[in-house]
Amino acid sequence: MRFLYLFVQTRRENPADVDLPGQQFLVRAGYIQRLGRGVYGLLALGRRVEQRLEARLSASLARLEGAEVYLPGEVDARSAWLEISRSHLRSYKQLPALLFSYSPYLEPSPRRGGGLIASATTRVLELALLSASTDQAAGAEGLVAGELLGELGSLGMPVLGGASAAPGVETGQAWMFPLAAGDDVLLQCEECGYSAEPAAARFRRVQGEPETQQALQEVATPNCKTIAELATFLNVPESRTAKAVFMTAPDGQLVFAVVRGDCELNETALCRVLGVESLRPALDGEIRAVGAEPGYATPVGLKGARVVVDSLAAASPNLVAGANRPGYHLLNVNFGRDYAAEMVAEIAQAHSGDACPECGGALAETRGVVLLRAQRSLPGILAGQSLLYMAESGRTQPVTLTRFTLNLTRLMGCLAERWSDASGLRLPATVAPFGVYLVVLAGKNPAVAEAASGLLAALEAAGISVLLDDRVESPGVKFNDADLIGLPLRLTVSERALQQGGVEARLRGDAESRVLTPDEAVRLVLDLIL
RNA sequence: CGGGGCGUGGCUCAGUCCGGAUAGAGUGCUCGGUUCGGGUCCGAGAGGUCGGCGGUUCAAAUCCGCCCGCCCCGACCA
Repeated sequence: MRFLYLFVQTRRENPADVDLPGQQFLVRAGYIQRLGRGVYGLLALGRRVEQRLEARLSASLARLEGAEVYLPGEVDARSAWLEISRSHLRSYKQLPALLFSYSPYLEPSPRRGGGLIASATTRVLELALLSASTDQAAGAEGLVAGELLGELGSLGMPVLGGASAAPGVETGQAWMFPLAAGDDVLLQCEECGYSAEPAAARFRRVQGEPETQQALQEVATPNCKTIAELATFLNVPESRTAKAVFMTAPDGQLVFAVVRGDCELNETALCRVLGVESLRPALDGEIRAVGAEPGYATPVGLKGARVVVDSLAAASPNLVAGANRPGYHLLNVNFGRDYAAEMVAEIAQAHSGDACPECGGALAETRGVVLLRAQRSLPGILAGQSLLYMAESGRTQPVTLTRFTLNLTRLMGCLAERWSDASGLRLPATVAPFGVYLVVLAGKNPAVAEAASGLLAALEAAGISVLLDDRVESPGVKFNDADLIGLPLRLTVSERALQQGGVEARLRGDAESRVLTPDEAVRLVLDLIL
């Protein structure tokens, strides 16, 4: 393809609205263009990269007998997988089954300056793995993850793995490209390697000194509706208070979660222990309906709500809690003596610095971009959706669904961050938009133009995609654009090269170039792409 | 939701505080010449309702009000 028709104006200056170096190169080289807040269009170069990524992934999934379908972006992917499965899954003979789709996906919270890494509009590889049993699922999940991680590996993308959690998910894994500017987080233990996303992370509760339980006592605490206000007013640390969080389950049941005042509720964990698919913050009216007072709530004497207490709050003696009366709190509230709970569970949010649940070491936060996620749905939820198949025994059995999502847009963004240098991009040959950047320095010498068109024909005959730069520009402009766009190989046809016996070849990122015959040049490209 | 900043040729930005005549630079684009291996040089040219509406004024990119758009920060955190 001729540079002229690529319809790209490379930029000398960085765009004002992108911060990350790789994303700036994507814009400057004409791979992508910002079209709105967090919205990026792919130009010809970017689209070619996306197509090549998809082709590679599809080839990987074909090895696993994956069937490509299409899920429009308007539908919820999980519901769509369930619908399709319900309609077409009949027999155990079909299992394990692998379906996938390249679908548009809207990210909920785009961030400024992040280019593709934070774009709102993304394209994801959605993958559904249906298995006959958890054993079968575990094996098949390993194969699918292996293929997809293998692709990331072949693109030179390092990833960190960790546990992932979401409502309705039994087990999950996330794989993150480490990047300081990323929006995703893994909490990792340097001692033992424990690694999890915050929503999935557990931590070891460290208890204070044992104390004798003091007598319950009501105190006036005017205008203390938040933990911070309360702790300041009573001059106690926040860890000496109990925080009450009210959530409403899908069935309308009110859930009263109690965590220590210095902790936060992990909603995903609460969903998990309750076995519900979602929770929403309760309305004040719903809270009052069970006899609690927003801002001054206490589990003491409460009826009509499901009470779940974090294990740390349950083990902490003499906490300050609400009195269920505006302007009053209770001192010395003790779990067991003063109130009971439906269950004591780990429902507090883990943070950097908390103790590792496995070995007690400190958890540290690593930022990055999650590229791949695997999530196995809770069997109970699938059974509730009557997603069943006929087993070999002749009985109906619930199916196990594992979803994988690989965000292609994020992946392209991360590739640009991973594969760029001071002068531009240098994407792996397997996904670069063209195989060769062919520079023609014709000048007034017709022999050069002739040699160039001969080389172009030879390359294309060999199935090599070529970006032909035959613009009337000075050499420096062309070389700089070649570096910026960063195709794996630059071939230069010029008077000088012809005198030296052929064309000049230079690998992107190499300082040295060499002169080859046209045949050798074609062979070099073929080697490079393989 | 609150506070702050920004909006000027395609792009990156001056100019606004302190109002003044055809509104600027670089880059990009077009044309002519020049150069011909790392963003050549010279000249000519096209291209802007200065985000929008209204107000003050002899005169508004500039001051005032409202609106729109973009950005940053803070925001309940129960």
